[in-house]
Amino acid sequence: MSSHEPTAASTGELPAYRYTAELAQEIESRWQKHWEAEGTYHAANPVGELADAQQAAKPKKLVVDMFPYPSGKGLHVGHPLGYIGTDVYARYHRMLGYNVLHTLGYDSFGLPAEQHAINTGVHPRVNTEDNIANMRRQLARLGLGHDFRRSVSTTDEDFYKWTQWIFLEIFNSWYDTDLDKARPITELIAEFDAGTRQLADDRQWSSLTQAEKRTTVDSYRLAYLADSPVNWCPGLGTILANEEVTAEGRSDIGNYPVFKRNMKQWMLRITTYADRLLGDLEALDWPEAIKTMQRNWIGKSFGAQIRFGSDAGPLEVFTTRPDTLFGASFMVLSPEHERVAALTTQKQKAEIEAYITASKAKSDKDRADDTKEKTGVFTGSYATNPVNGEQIPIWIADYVLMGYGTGAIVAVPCGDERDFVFAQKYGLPIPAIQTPPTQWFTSQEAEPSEDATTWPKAFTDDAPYCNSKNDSVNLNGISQVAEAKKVINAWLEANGHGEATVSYRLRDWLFSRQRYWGEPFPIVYDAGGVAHGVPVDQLPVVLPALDDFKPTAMDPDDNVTEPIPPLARATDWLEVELDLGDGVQTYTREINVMPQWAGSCWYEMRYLDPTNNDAFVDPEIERYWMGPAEEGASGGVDLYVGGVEHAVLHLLYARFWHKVLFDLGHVSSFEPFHRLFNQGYIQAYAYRDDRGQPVDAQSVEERDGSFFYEDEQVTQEYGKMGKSLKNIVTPDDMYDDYGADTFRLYEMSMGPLDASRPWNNRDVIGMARFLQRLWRNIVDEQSGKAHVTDSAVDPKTAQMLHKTIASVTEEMTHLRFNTAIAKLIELNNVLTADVGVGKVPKEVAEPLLIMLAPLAPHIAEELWSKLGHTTSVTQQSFPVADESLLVDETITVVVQVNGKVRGKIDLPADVSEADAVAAVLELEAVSSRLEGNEPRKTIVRLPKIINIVV
RNA sequence: GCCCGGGUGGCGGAAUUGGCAGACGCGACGGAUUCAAAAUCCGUUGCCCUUCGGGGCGUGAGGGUUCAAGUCCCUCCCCGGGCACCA
Repeated sequence: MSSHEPTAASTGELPAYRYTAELAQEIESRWQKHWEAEGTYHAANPVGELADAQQAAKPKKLVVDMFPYPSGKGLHVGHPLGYIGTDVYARYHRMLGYNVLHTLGYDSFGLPAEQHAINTGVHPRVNTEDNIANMRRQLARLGLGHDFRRSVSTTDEDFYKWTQWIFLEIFNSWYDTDLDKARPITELIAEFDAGTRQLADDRQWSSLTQAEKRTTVDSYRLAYLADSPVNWCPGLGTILANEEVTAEGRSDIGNYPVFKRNMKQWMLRITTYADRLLGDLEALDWPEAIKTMQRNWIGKSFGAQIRFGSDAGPLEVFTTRPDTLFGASFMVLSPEHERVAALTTQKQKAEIEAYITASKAKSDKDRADDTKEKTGVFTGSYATNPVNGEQIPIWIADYVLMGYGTGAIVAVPCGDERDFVFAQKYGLPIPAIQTPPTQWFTSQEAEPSEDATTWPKAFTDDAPYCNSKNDSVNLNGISQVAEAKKVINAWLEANGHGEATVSYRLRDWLFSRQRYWGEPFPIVYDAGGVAHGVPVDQLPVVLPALDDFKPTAMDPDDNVTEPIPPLARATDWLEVELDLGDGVQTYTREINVMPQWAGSCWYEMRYLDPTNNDAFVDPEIERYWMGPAEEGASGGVDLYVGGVEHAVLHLLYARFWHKVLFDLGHVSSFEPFHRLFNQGYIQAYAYRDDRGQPVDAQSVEERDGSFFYEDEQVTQEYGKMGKSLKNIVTPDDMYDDYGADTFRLYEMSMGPLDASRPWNNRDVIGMARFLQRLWRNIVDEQSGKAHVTDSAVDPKTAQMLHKTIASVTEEMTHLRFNTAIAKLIELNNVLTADVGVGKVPKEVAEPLLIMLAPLAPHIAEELWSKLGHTTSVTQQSFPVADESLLVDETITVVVQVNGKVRGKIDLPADVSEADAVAAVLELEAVSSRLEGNEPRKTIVRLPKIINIVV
């Protein structure tokens, strides 16, 4: 299909009022203007500027799309899939009588915008605003039922004022582990002052200096400065969060190398929420796959912290298998472990130092590559195993990471595969402390043996323990890992050797970026370098104008040069006179900016109350839209739709911020997104010529199963839509060729919303034909006037209508728009074939249009008005099926003989089982197979089936 | 390696609790309309055999449970995604 083909209107040979692309476009732009002028899709708040008490008295539905980054490339047909899905859902619920809030904002800060701006030399704001305008234009033509008054961009000063405000709330909070919630830092100070809370160490609060008090308080804050190893990406000129680094040790964006180095950075204490982030997943209606990914990322593991004696003092290790402690044969420290130097003997010194130097030189990628053989060096010292007093050698090895657990492990080679391989390589002992079952040896094709050195690998399952006793604890005879853990943990605690603990994989969130295009921190430093929050009445801290906003240009492989954030060059802005309580002083501003994720941590709440100047959201308005439906419920967005790529990053960060706001009493919901739905992706076919070059996919023709481009045969492949594959189809192409309604219908009919599917231009025509047939059933193509009848609906059609209503309702509720569309087509096909064009009763046409309205709002609105209505079809009540019409008078029972279908029989709906069987036995298809014998068995499942076993 | 999804006509995909496999759409074929084509409309279309009554086979492969399996159980193959020295 191309836009050059003659159409009805252009040739003039077709009826004047045929539903063509031109007519569709005219109808669509007319109604879009009308809806906009009427505020048809405005959602009402209970209070405030957007209040409407009558509307807000209805039940509410908050529907949110993951908001897009406004890309300069424009949209292709894959992008709106989710937006159409939520639009249909929102419109459907509006017709069910809900006060529906649906809009779309823009995540316009961040690296992609800035990279693009750097490449083109255009200021990020100019570029970003152009992109947003273009996206709004493309999306406006879709006819989305959004409340445009509520659309926000994270780069709006009005918006990022509140992002900064929330950061200050986090900065000014600490986590009270007793109450298990965040509290204002002022309350912590008050408790210290009152003496109701003691310091974690032995010092007395009252005897601390002002500076010491401040350092102590800072160590409690949920936002804190840390000089710690970070992911430094010179190619992007910034550091990155763990979540933004790929498994290959490269940047998520741009694929540049990432290096570990120490830098002073803002961190957010997300780890204090690890347990709640994990546990509260239970309260969420999310795809199980996403929950699993979050659980894995949080990585909670139960074990024990155990102290081993050594010449350099006690060494703490974390292990998930304290039950295997009797099998420990060596200990491994991370090369960065603070005790390494003290433990290294003179003899081993050279080797240890060489190893440390070598591992520092290794990139994270090399260190994390588990296909490489593990290496390590003996320190020369020994540790004492608390369970049996045994002296075990202490090694260092770079497979032990400083950032997890304690940076030290106890190695039990018979029960851990890595330890096993390491022990084999370096000839360390492998004592057995469990007797694996014979089947285990058989499945490994090995001889059963109690000598673990002969085992093919480590054994990690349940099995009876052996060689595991001392004078006061005995694991021998226990055969369950869980039970042995309990016993040994109790012993460790009782004897002061350690305690049962929990460890998490989740790290604190590294929150600063050395870039320009992000929210400035509302933080200033005094002459002593102490961080202070900017007073709330001075927010927002506006991003200063810069001529040169680029980060220091970096060689992607240069991991030495110190980065200088662009804001350091904003000399006028950098220093500020403030009175923070002890007189006007000069302060220096923080020059890092927040990461892209900041704005998306709370944007859905700004939709609720976009004009509020006193709060990020009015608590009453938040409670109305997001408050928990009942005691114990999470609250949050009713339906949140977006791609699965945000499974960890955005969704984890947003949950964290929301929980802080909840703890501080700013919101009533403890989760931001109650129901999450991942839409699939649209992919497309691409074609290459014999040189392997992609050719314009839209010009490829199919003949007899082969594909041709300008009469040359080309090969088909399947992949992402993109410039490089020359297979982009844009929404604009669809508007031109068919109109928005056909496009919407096609996207929704392709398959279930959560499945990825191939785009096929060729298939779109099917939905255009459906709308054309529907149009013709209601409108005379010559006159353009409605030609429905006032006659009564015949019983058969009435039943068809009500069955359609019942199933469309069901499908819509479960976001199964593809099957909802199929049902509507079926009904329309019946009207075309059985009732006849021009004879469709109004009584059928009207509910049909109402049901179509969420999916194809423009044509539904046009036909609705042609039927003489003056109110919008989008504000009609969704039809309700008449239960009495759903019941058939006769049932069609499938007749099986030996489980195979041999015929059907129509019987009265109230037929008895005996009569039904009798009737079935009369059937030729059955009697001929019985050959005069009695059936061995009859299974009767009215109204579905009767099975005769011969 | 581990953890999730998934495999149904030529294609996209339908199929409550196990109960007519292939809804709906595309394509293909045949017909109507047309000078002709496009567009539109009608019909046929899982595969194989058929004496045109019908018969056999069929949901990745193999096995099982059941009167009955796309659906439940076991083993395996393939595809997609996530995680991956986490102690």
